Amino acid sequence: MAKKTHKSPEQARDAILDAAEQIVVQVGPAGLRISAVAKKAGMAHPNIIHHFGSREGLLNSLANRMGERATHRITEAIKTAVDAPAQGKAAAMTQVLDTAYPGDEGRAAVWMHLSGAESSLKENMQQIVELSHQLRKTVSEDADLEHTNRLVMLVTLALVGEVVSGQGIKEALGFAEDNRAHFRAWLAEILLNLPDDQLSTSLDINHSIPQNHK
Amino acid sequence: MAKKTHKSPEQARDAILDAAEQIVVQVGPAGLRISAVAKKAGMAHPNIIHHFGSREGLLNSLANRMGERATHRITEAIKTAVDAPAQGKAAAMTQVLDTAYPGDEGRAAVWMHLSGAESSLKENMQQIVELSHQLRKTVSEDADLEHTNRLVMLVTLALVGEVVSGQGIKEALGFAEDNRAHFRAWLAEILLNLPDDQLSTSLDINHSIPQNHK
DNA sequence: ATCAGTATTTACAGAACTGTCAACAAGGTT
DNA sequence: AACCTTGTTGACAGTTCTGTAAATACTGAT
Repeated sequence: MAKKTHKSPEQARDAILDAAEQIVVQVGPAGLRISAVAKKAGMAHPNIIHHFGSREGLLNSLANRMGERATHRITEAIKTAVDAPAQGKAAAMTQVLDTAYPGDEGRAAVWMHLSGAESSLKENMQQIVELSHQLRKTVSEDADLEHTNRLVMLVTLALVGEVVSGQGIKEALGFAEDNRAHFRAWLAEILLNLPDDQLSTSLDINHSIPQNHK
Repeated sequence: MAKKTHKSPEQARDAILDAAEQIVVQVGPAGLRISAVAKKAGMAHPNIIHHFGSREGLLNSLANRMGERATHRITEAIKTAVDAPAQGKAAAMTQVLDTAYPGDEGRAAVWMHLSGAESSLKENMQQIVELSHQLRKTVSEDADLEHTNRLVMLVTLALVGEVVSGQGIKEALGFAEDNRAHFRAWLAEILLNLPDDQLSTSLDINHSIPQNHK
């Protein structure tokens, strides 16, 4: 009845991915039904299999698209933070944390990761570490790369944790609604003000004397 | 053929929960099939429904049991850290982080949380904050409770992040296998050595002067 | 020992979902 | 205009899973 205007493969795939992303954000990857995606995208469900091969193929494509978009947002935010003047560093750093995983999208990304979806995490993370190290060097020139590594890991883990459980933990700790952004700003400033020598622990001393005597 | 020795309801429930926990750790809550649980527990699947009402009831019971066990472990670890002597603080603090979410169990717990399972998070978190504040006061007596709140939030989020994505991020950053525990020790020492005044940011100053002129 | 209660099982009903197949339709190409 | 490629669809097959129902077996109490 309705006109079936044939879309180009790219258009069709994008429309399907848009619909799938909305659903995954709500119900998680395991709850995604291709019939629901088809309904939201306004088509019959075999069309989705035609474009993505299978339900799993759709989930992998979606995970990749979300990962690429997130990486692009994060790297752009870090770049602007690198170029920011000294008095604007804290705000720019906060911006980095804010754009890393905006809202429910990040939650869905982590969820998909748990469910085994593929994504090009490795290359992305190394790019992020490099940029972060540039950013740290704009604050203290003798910044240690190993410390940057660990700080990036800490921030990344905290961000992952926040998008997963941030809401619940915030409520459990009695934080007000707007304190979630406040927490990110607090974390950003602390990270910037951490002197590099404070990141060297006694463990590093032990670690710098490996016991290689065979 | 095999003797069907009738267990007490408690024994049966425990056996089922044990089997379910092993499976959830592997495949996540969405992938849990009560037939698989029954097979691992050595019984027929309707018996599980008889004891838990439904598949969802089983998942909720499991989430509660895991949450209670984790809370117990964490609070005990913090208590010993409170009583630890000064030179043993760092090691005790590391122990707290290590016992918080041991391995795959924590991953499953977060996964279940994402899938909407109920758990008594709120009461547990407040108890943990109180103990953590006691621990901080053994290091610096004038520790601010608000800072403890934020630190607990940071650590909790980082731990959640680690159990969820720690493996992948570690690999992406090129960390060796044993550096995962190393990261926790590093974080523990940093947390203990953070002076309280360094946790006060310019935001707190702004925040203490609210703009209420209407 | 008999009986009541319930833990346990076998068989089955019902629903939901993925993927297949054949047919149709739209859009560009010759 | 005829045609070919392919996006699109309706109907269907097959599988898998949850929950139900009735029968059975174990255990403790009287």
